[in-house]
Amino acid sequence: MNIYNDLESLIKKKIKSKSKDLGIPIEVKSYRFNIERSKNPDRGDISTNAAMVFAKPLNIKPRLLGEWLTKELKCSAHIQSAEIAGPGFLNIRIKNDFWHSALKEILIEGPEYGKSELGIGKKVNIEYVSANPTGPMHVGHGRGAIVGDVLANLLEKAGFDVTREFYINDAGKQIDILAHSVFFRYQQALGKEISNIPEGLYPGEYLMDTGKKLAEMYGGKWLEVDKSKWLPTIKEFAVKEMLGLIRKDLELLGVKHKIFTSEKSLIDAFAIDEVIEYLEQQNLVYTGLLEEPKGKKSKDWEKRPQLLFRSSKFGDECDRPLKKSDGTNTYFASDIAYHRDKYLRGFNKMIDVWGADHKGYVRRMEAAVSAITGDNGTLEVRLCNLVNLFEDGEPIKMSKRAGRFVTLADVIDAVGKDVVRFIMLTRSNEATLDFDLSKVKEQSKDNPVFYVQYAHARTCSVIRNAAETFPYLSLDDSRLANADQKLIVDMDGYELVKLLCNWPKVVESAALAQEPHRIVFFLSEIASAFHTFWNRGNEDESYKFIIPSSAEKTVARVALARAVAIVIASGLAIVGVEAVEEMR
RNA sequence: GGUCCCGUAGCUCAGCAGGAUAGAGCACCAGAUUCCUAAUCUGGGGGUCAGAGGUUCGAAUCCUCUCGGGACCGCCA
Repeated sequence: MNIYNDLESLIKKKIKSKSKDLGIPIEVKSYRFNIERSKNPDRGDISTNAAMVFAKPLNIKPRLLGEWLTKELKCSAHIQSAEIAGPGFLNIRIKNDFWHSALKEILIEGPEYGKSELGIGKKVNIEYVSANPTGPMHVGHGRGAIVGDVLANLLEKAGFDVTREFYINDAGKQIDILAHSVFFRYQQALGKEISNIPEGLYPGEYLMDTGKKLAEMYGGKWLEVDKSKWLPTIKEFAVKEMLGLIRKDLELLGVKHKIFTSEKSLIDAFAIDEVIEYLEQQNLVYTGLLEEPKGKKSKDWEKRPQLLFRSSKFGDECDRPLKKSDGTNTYFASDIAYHRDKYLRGFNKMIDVWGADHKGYVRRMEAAVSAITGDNGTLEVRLCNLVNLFEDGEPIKMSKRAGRFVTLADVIDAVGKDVVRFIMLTRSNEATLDFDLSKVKEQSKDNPVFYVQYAHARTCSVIRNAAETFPYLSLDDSRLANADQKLIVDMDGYELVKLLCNWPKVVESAALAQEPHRIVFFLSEIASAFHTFWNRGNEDESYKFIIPSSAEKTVARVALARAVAIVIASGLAIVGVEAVEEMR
């Protein structure tokens, strides 16, 4: 049950019949109108701008249409009153009976409450993390991993059939450098004197371990032979090791992918050649010269013929190279092949989560997806901005050279997985995020993770204490669902129920916008509302949840607290954070 | 040079695909509090939504320009 959706279809139905009566046929579906929680409670529970939206196409004055609509709506079983206000807003008040049944429904549905049918029957592929397998994950990768993972959870809650995918960039220059860096550590492990790490290689000490393992496995076998002999073996081994590191980090974060696709395996299967051939057939490929980028002078620029993709035909500024001037494939080419692979596996709807530094790449990739799917597929890219780490308000400078390199695992170790996951979603993914490691350890209301978890713990505490006060009462959800819910009226409990009833709408709109941070914002709002309720009990005994003189009242209020717990737990489940029951 | 993003309270940011008096947290000011977990709470001040035009019943939101900040810009991924 979703009151907003119910009202929407009711209003659409009414408008349809009105348009028939007026003899002005309109496509109701193609108009978008709002149905939202009233910001000001004096205006009722829910407001809509429907009358203003439909006034124009129906050629009728907004207030006239609004007056007619209010009359119609008042006939509905759940609607207490409907009034027209301002330029033509409808303010709707819902009957208390409805809130009773809504509360009951939350208790019956439990963790399922908030599920939506928005995405039923729709497959989505969401690709995230996709860090180069050249070392352990840093905090920025972690943000992408969490945003992707929570977005996947969110879309699942909204009914989509979600596949979580990781693209392994195990080909190309970076991997060459990795292999050479590992070879260097291998030599070192076999006793070669090292003064400093050669220019251009990865200096990270985490590679020493990989070098040692190679030395144990192969001894001095690779020392005196030609590079062409050792390179393939060491490459493969190094990638496997690095991927192992990344998977370990992901496990620490609680992030699990279903599919790992290797770039190298796509290349080996000639997927790139195939996709280029496909584009050639579509006449979207030609050999040409690119203009020199203006303003950014480089000494060694010279025009060279390259194989180019006509991305400008799909809204990109210029065409983009598929092959380097030496004839080898660009990363773009293999990325196109990869997205075509996803499309051929049955995914029309694809989402990629990237770092914000790849922004310039978005348009060409979208162009490519249009081309390779014949406009049957869509790619949507969510970008994640930087994470700045702080300790006691002071920025933690991260410098690989100075050896101060804070990895994701370090941060998880310092504050815990749940805190990392939650904090990463306290900003919209496009905004840079300041993450203060000392602040999130505080047990105070300044710490949003604590604030939300504490609200949940308090609801659990209410149930524990109620059970102690009334040992003979059964307080499981099915009993609570049958409580006499009118008894919450004298503590203004409906206000809380109304807020909880927004949960399905929050899930839907966050899923539509692909903005997982909205879940966290909503959780904070519920937590705040619940704490406010709680505190009222400190000022006035009659507002307490447990009323020793009345088992019936207590059961009704415990039901309310339990519903709060269900919604918070359900939101935390999407975020991937444990809902703790006690915080002593 | 070009493309894109951003500019909302002193600070950090929300603002749901144009809607009613622009919100929250921190900070500030004034009060409350032997509590079902006070690991606080209530109230208050504070805004020309960078600026100027435009679109319309209605703009923080859409369009144009100006100013300010940032990111990216062939053979890296």
